[in-house]
This record gives sequence, structure tokens and C-alpha cells, in this order.
Amino acid sequence: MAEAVPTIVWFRQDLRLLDNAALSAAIAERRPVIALYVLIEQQGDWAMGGASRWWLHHSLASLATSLESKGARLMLRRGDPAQIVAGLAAECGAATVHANICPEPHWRAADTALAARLEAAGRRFVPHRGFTLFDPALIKTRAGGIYGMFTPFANAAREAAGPPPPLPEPATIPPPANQPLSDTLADWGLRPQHPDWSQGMAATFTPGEPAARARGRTFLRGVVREYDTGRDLPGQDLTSMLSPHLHWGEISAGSLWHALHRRPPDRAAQTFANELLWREFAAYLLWHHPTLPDRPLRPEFENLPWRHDPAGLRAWQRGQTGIPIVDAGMRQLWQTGWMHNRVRMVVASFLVKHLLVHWRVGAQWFWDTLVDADLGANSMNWQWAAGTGIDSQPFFRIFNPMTQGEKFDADGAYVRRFVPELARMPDKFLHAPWRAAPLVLAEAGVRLGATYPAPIVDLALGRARALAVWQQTVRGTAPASAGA
DNA sequence: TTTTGAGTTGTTCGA
DNA sequence: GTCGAACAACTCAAA
Repeated sequence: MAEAVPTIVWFRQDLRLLDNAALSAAIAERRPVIALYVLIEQQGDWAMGGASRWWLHHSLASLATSLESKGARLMLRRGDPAQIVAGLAAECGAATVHANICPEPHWRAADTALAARLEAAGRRFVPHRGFTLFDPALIKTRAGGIYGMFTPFANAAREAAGPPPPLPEPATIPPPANQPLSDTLADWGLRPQHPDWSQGMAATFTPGEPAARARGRTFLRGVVREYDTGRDLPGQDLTSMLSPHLHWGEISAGSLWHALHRRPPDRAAQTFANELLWREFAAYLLWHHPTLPDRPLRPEFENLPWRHDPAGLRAWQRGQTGIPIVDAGMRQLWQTGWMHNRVRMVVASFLVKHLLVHWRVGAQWFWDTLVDADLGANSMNWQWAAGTGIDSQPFFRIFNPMTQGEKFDADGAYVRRFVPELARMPDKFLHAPWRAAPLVLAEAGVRLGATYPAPIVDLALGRARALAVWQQTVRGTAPASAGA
């Protein structure tokens, strides 16, 4: 029998075996399957961040193990993806390349380039839906436009054709007779060294499909019941923490969607389904607005007078702003590669509104430090925080971080965990130590400006200044009584 | 085409 | 401490 022609399945942000349309389609061809991952040597602002690289290393190691248990091997190559994949197809004579579609502009550009190269060589690129629940190209307003608000989008999505039932994990994956050459994962240097700052992440997360499935199961069996109210409380572990697993595709959004819809409908499960639709909306917006990471969706905000404030930015990044809930969030991010959603809104609002630092600067810090860094979600949410994007709510909605702390971390469990120097402060002043009398501070062992910073910005003045700037930009008029 | 109802997540003030 | 109104009128999407 002649050497069988292999087919290629190209993994990107779908590092899983279960419910993987590209993988299942490749196996269905009944040819030897070459599983491939290509590391992109991407330059520029949105090159993969440090936390993402750490996650990717471990997720690829996990995927390689899973593939080996099915009889296949994971090929690793690095370089320009279209060139690498087309080159490998030529090298091994593959007729088809299967991949799951990703919404990021660089992946779409790579797919277009690859499809052209393959076609020119008489081969075929076969894209599949994998990252999103719905095909972003098919969700349009009645007038044929692109949705700019969440609720109408979500309503339309619920009426559209949803994800098919999850595909089973393949029993075996037939390998080619001759394995192409592969890079060695360790040589890619994705893990941090000198120093190795990944311990906090490793203590919080386990990358890879088995851990993703386990977390999904645990969440859907228990925690989701309290999701409706509990998800807003950063001091309690009542969120799914599935975001990095979803970003890397270790678990598919579709399988979670179906698991939710197999349950009797309750408010908590509906709230979680809504969060999946927010993830969907972010991918949709990035699909239709590829400039989302760099340009405000509302162009008048190009000219907002952002401040250059290296000292303020550094204090924010290190969790040394003197605002406890902000510092707790930024330290959680630095230590664990993740931040509670409620606190993300607070720290983003603080940077953008109180410090008047450009939202893209904040987005880039998140990009480098989050294990769940996702171009669509990160860009959409920072534009939301800055009021430059999808939300047409009034511009004067400015989070007061002290009030947010008192409301959502009333017992101070979150702040005390990540800002231990304030642990002995009484609840009443924990979120505003600058308001405490000297005796109270002394009894708690706190010296403002020494053991913990004094606030780097007066919250009332910062709010007034932001109101003035946004009002000027939105209405083109100076406010009646500018506070700054 | 025009009209109409509604929009993730807030804060402050004054009764 | 709690509650409702004001903030200020904009943009989106559907009818």
C-alpha cells in the first residue's frame, strides 16, 4: 500500500481534544493526522505577553500529552504561520489543513494568506467555527448593520443558530508514518526565568484541558448556584475562573453553553450564560472592528487630553496608589495573573478617569500580566471603562473606588488578603485609611506615606477633573463649574 | 423615514 | 442609614 497522504490540523486558541471541530474533521478524512502548533514571532504592541507565554508553555505540554495518549504527536514550529503551515503541507504532501477560526485580526490575516498559498499549490484550507458560539458574520441588525450595544446583540444571538452539540473526544488519532521535524517546547523559552515569577500563577491555575474540564465541572455543579449575587464579591471565590481556559480553548464555549442549557433554567445559570455572551460580543466586535485594540470606537475620543503620568502609572501597576481596593486588585494581578472582574472595572476606571491615563496604556499592562489576556475582551472592556466604545451610558459614571470597596468588599477580606499592611485596620476605615484618625492608624500599625502610601490623587478632585475633561470632549463645552 | 423605547456593572445629594 | 431623583440628554435598534 502506498504511503498515505496526511492531513494537518493546526492548533491555535483551541488547545483541546473535546469538541474540536478542526481535529474531528481532520480525523474524519481517515488519513494520518499531523497536529501542529506554530509560535508566531509577532512584533508590536500586541505580541504575546509574559503571563500568556507562561500559560501557553504548560498548555502545549498538556496538549502534547493528551495527543500522545491517542497515538499522535504535537509538531512545534515557529515563524510566519502562513509560510510555516504551507511549507509543512508541501513537505509532507498534505492535501488539506484544518483549523478553528479565531477572531483576532492577525489570525484572520494569516488564514487569508495561508488559504492563498495552499490554493496555489492545489491544496485546501478548511476553517471551522471553534472559538465563538455563533458565526460573527451572521449576526446583523434588521437593517444589516453591526450591533453596537450588548442587549440587542445578545437577543439576536439567542435567536441565531447556536453551537452544535459538543463533538466527542477522538478515540485514536492516526499518526503519519514519518513524523516531520519538530521544535522542542523547552527551547522556545516561554517560561519566565531570572527571576521565575510564575509561582503565584501556578498556585492559582493549572493550564491544560484536563484542569479546564475539571474546573468547568466543579463550577457547574456547585458554585454557579451562587453566581448571580456572588460574582460581584471579590473576597469570595464565586466566579468560574474559566477565562484563561476559555481564551486558550482548553474548554469550548459551546460545551459550556450546552451544559448550561441541559440544566433547569435558573437566574444564576442565566447570568453565567450572559457572561458567555459578553465574551461572544467581544469577539464579534473585534471581528467587525479590527482596530478595536488601538482606536476608540467613537472617534471624538481620539482627542481626549490624556495625561502623561509615569509616576502615577507605575504606582498603579505596582499596587501603590494608596487606594486599598485598587492596590489589592493590581497586586492580585501581579501575583496570580488574574483579577476579579468587579475589581478590574474599579482599577480601570481609576487609571482612566482619576489619573487620566490613556486606556490603551492600561490595556497593554493587562495584556502583559493577565493569563486570560484576550484581545477582544481586553480591548472592549477597556473601551467600556473609558467610555470610548460600546456603552452609551452617561459619561459622568465614574467609579468611586472607596465606595466600590465598601459596597463589594464590606468585610475587607479581599483587601486584607492582598494588602496585608492594612490587615489590622478596622472595617470602617479599611477602604479609606486617609480618613482614619491618627490613633486608629497607630493602633493598626499603619503610617501613611511610610508603611502604606497616602492616596496619589484626591478622589473628589480626580472625579471633578475627569468630569470636566469628558464633558468637554462629549459636548464640546467647558463645564459650568470645573473642579480642576 | 420618523418615532420610540431603552441602554451591564455609578455617584451624589437631599429628604 | 435609606431612598429616589438628578446627573444630561446620546446613541442604538426596531417598529
